[in-house]
Amino acid sequence: MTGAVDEISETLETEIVEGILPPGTRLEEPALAERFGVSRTPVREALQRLSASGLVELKRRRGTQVLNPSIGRIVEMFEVMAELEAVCARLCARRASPELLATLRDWLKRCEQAAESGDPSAYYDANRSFHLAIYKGSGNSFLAEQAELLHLRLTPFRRQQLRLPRRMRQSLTEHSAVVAAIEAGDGQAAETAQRDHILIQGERFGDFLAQFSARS
Amino acid sequence: MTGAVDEISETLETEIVEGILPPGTRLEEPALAERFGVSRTPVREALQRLSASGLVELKRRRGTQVLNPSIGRIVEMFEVMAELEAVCARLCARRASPELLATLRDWLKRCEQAAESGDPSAYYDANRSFHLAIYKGSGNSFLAEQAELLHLRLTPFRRQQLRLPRRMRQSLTEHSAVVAAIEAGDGQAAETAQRDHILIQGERFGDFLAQFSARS
DNA sequence: ACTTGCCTTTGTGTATACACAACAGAAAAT
DNA sequence: ATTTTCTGTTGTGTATACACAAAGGCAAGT
Repeated sequence: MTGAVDEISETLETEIVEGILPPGTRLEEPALAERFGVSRTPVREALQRLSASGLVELKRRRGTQVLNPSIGRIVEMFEVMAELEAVCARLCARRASPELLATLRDWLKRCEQAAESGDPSAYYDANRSFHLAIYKGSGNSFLAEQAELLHLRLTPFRRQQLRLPRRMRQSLTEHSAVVAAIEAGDGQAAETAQRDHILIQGERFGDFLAQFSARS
Repeated sequence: MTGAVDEISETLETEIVEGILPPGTRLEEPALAERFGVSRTPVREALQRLSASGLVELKRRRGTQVLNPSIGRIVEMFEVMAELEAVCARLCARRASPELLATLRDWLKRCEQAAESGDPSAYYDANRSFHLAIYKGSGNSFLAEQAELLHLRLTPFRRQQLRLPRRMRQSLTEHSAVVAAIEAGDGQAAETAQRDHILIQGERFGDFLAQFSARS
């Protein structure tokens, strides 16, 4: 057997990130134990691990629930994401190896194709790969891991907004600017372009949520 | 009772950070359970939590040990720390509220005092407070938390180097430059000064470890 | 003397059982 | 009728017990 904890935590992670378990959902150990056909022990460890990734919140004696950050908190997280991505982009520009450039251009093209066919899901995937490539392209694996982790944590709050086709095209334009700056080896430009690209997402998120009443 | 897990994880965290449990130390559950007078269950949860903070490493079926990153990995971590601190400094400069400036100047003075009396331990504490003030001063609490966490993770690898009094004085000079830039509201200068300040630590660490043979 | 296979021991992974805190609902008192 | 307290229920925190994998040592065979 390959470890029940791994399976449980990965399954829950996916469901949280995909919105199947929305923010604020209570995660009760007995229920999860029965669902996965195991005892509470591995469930508890899986929840601890998710708490580590920042996806759930463990309150003392009050159970576990899917993290439900305030709007302000989410905006803060997007700001940090923007800075991390900006650093990655700057480091990418410093290296700008032919392989890296080829990879970026490839994902950029896939983004274009998805945008043209108006497929938000395909665009979402290509967009994600594009960003991951920039993380890895920084040449700093620790930085890449941190960026990837925060990207994951923000996924539940970002998925919605790419539905709008207008946003898809604008995002594409921004990507092009980033790649152009990296190609030119202009670290400053790449940094600024990437930071703005992410910050816009944060603002969009604020606009998006402003439509709804505050959630508990 | 205030939760055994909290006490165990905090105690172990302190001991790891202070070097009482050096990198690579094996942490065996039965031994820890006996030491803290509890069963293995809370010990396991404490280890999970430490793994979350990135202080220990959990290998499947092969136990837990204090994280023992390669030199290259540590340098990468210092690079990310440098970038996070640089962002904090830039945001500090953007705000530059009188209270913040007063706080920074206060800690700077305490650093000076510690340096003059040649007390590395006092300098270490004042230095830490100075940096924490910059994190908080960014106005982004999520950023501050992330920076604090990484600061903690790097502590086991940083404590040694401030013993050298020459490094203490140089560090002080760098702090002054950062504060001056923040006072002037010059975000770019603050960012650069703080980044260099941390990067030097990373380089120093490389030099430091180069003296020894490679650790397992 | 060296290698190989078995066995013991050690330590982790999971299940089960019990203790206790927190919440909810009902009953009693004002 | 409202408030308060008591109690039952639910769910978390910890302990104990068992299952199993992995590492190390010992013995036997070459």
